[in-house]
Amino acid sequence: MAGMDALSESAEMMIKNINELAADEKRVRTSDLASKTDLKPATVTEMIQRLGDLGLVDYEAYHGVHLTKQGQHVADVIEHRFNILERFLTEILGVEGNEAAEVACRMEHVLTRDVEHKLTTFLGVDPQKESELFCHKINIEENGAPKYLPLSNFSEGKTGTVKLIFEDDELSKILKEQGIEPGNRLMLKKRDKNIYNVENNQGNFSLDRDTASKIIVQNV
Amino acid sequence: MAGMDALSESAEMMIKNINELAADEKRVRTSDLASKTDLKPATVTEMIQRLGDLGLVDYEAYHGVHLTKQGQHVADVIEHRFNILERFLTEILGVEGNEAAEVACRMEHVLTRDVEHKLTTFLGVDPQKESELFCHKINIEENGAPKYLPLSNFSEGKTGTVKLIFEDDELSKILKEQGIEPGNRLMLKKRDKNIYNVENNQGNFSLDRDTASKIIVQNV
DNA sequence: TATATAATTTAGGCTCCCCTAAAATAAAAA
DNA sequence: TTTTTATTTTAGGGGAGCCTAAATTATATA
Repeated sequence: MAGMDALSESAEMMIKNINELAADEKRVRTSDLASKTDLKPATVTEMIQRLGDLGLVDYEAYHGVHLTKQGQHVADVIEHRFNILERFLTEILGVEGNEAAEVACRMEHVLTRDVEHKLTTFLGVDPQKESELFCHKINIEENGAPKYLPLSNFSEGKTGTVKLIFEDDELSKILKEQGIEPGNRLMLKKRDKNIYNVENNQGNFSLDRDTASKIIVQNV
Repeated sequence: MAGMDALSESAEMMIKNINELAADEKRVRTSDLASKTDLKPATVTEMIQRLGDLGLVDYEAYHGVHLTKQGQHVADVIEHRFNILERFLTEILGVEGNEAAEVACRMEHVLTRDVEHKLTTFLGVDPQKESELFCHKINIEENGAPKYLPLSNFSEGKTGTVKLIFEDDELSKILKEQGIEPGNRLMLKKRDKNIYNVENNQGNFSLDRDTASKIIVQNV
């Protein structure tokens, strides 16, 4: 096929933005793209002309653009990649929403089909599936996206409800005395390399990463 | 700080390659960089001059380069990001080595410190830690990196030993009849969207992704 | 040491992606 | 409908990264 070279990040971002602005049937205007992308109108014109030459966009001078079937397909792929990357970053790694979106937005352009598919499988096509894998023996009712993280993956300020504490009856007892037990809420107040400072209704408590990784918390 | 702008992917790749060629104390030569990076020597010269201006590299015309302390730090960060990304892609997602390396090599340039740290935590700083989380109730002895994947994440041709089959006694019985049970080896022969074709010493057997995701296999 | 060969750099050219300023067009107001 | 205003495009410029060809410098050989 002609024009089957990989698109640049800039080109893909433009397509993504065209798609996001194309709510209704209307053609997307240069100025709207300019403000959304933080580019100058002249730059947008240049870019959409290039995309027009590639057949990804239907461009008519002074009358904006809309995605061709081919362009729409690119947009769909990018959107899907963004979504799974964002889910992975927030739900599995516990990255804050804003940063997750930014990083996902940079990573979406370098995924291969294969990695995209495998990550999708990993996250579960319908979000129930794979979380069974994670939470299987943790008898939790799953209703939506998996949101169960080890406390060690929490970022500062995040709040959640303890769902399960792994193993180690001795540890469970100690934590229980601090009010850290399934059903109770807590907030990760501060984390350094190896020290996690947790706050709950009984006050503050510090634990190491090792211990934090054994406490499964449902965030929010 | 001056020059604190993000480096381009090209610049970071050059630093990475300089580091990889700097086995001994010797300065790295332009031609070696050219063949390693698949760039023309003139292009390498241009790039290392730019890096020199940024203070990342000590460049002397006609006598190659070596990394400054600052440049070495960049190289170390990139190397670490590459390693954790590669581990994530192969060990968790089950991406083939070659493709994993390629994708990791593209992704390493867009990670933030925070995501890097969280991913490191997720994979386990020493590889035992976090895999406890995954495999906790799956009483498997962990000795090195986590290598337990749902069969649904296997790629074609991959071989492994069944470690556990989730839940569903009915399913376990059916699979057992096909020789798919903990301790037995199998190979994922073919996978389509939803059909997984598995080969073991009793012949071939097909199952759907749903089922495959419930079979935990230790690869290799 | 002088010369031939190999490595490196410089010079100049190209594309992509960004810009500003000026010209062209479309839309709104008079 | 004509004029004013807003939008869009064209024209031209700059840096990053790539290239080839020519000049330069270092190295190996005679």
